[in-house]
Amino acid sequence: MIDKMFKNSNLKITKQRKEIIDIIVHLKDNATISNIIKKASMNKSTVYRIIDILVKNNILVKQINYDNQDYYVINEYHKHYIKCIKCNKIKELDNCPFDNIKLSGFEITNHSLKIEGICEDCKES
Amino acid sequence: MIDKMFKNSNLKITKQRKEIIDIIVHLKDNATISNIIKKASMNKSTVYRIIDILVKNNILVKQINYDNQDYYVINEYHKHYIKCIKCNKIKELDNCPFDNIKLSGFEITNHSLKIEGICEDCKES
DNA sequence: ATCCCTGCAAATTCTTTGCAAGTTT
DNA sequence: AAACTTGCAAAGAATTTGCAGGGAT
Repeated sequence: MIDKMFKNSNLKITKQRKEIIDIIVHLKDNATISNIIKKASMNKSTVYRIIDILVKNNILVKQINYDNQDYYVINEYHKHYIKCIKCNKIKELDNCPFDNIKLSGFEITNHSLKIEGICEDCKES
Repeated sequence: MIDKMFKNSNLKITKQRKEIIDIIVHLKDNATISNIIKKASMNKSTVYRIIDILVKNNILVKQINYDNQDYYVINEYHKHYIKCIKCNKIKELDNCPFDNIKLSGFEITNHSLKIEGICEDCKES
């Protein structure tokens, strides 16, 4: 899995890089930098450096969460959510709005997205 | 304009808050926190506090730029861009992909978005 | 008059850096 | 062996806090 992710970059596969990917996968939607640092068994500066490199190589995507914190997800396996600003309910979208879509002639390779709105229940009341 | 933005919140209209809005409008797509602080004629901590409050009240939206820095835009007047990962060209989208759209029954009120892809010219080569 | 906001200064937390030693290819 | 990575420690930035005074409604 890591081999596949890394094959288009010329990044070396190290114990620390594997660990970071693993941590992010397991943290799911809670992979903020500080949560990652808490779990990682390596030096803090190494964490920063690895995240930096993985983002630059499009292996990770930096997103903004509803609490306005930044968090990281694996580009290939990301999901999206929508949150109701009235009742705060969060719903997972069935499919990514940018899958297999073209915008202005561009074929989309990666994106970061945060959406809020008013859900059906709250609209009625 | 500010009166209108503030009317659904119970925020007071102060000289400093007006200034921050004004700075962000003029910085256009360059309103990172440090650029805002550079221009602002008030205390740094006040800048942080104001931005915080404006984001919580949906007057500002925090977005992620292509350099992976966070920047702030006025929710009501935002635009979107798409960047080609091959030639780095950046194109402005004619319309916001979430204008007048429903997702899973939600009426969208605000969102943050970063998109990258491969442009037509680069696809051919 | 009341409640909310801001300035200031200090503390705290977060992030970056240089270099030597260790790893991966 | 060469090129790239990491740990460590220290420096440098960014962000938060408490409180007293000032401003908006």
